[in-house]
Amino acid sequence: MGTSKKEKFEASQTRLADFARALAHPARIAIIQKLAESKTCICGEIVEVLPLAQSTVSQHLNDLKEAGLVRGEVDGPRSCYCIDPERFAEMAGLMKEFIDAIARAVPSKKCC
Amino acid sequence: MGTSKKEKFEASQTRLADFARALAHPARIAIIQKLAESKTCICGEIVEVLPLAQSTVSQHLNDLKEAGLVRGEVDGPRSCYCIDPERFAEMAGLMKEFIDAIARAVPSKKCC
DNA sequence: ATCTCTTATCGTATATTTACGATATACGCT
DNA sequence: AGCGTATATCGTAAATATACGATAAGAGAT
Repeated sequence: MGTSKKEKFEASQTRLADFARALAHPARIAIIQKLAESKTCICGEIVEVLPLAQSTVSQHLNDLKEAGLVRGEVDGPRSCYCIDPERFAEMAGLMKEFIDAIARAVPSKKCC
Repeated sequence: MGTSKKEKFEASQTRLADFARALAHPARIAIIQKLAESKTCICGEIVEVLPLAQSTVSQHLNDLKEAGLVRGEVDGPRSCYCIDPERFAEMAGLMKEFIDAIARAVPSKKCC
């Protein structure tokens, strides 16, 4: 049916998957990097550095906002986006926890 | 349109995004965890622990295989899947590098 | 050779994602 | 008030993802 059955999984799995989903496009990776690297809170320069139309970038920004990784103050002619430190830290924690747990378990067994 | 313009981005961004894509579904998270936790190389038990049809699980396994995170030896009646340690380590490295770089840059500025 | 069990693949339906152009909105300036 | 600039939203098109049932394929057992 194509209807994602995310409800049927553990909350932590769904949460991590949602964060991973937010990172699952190079444009969104690039946006986060750009937001982090710029000393001042960035506004409209994101569109210029990406090979995408303005409306598409706006959509990616919205995806990141919905995932919680980015906050945006729409302030008339110049919006102000920045990374949400708490949410990003939450994502980072979940991701590292997941990665480390797998890495800890895996090397013991070389099967195939 | 709708054609993803991934070619226009930096290779490292695309690579990380592709790995993130592989983790962007709770079923695939669950599969990786199950593969790591099982002492012996797992075969058909994955389908049983997931709330999905067998064909759907097979598809998710294939997604993970295409991302490189999982290797599979199809061995007649009982296939054998396991995590590819090198590729997983590569993913882990890229992801942590990305996360740490952002985390290092962000806390200095509280804007919005 | 046939049967059984496991897994892959095919066909299909629906939802979501990605992308763009066009338009709307909202504020700052003159 | 009207203009210009920046951003969001709408409408739309095409590609991809998600999911299932049905069927095929492959190896071991009888």
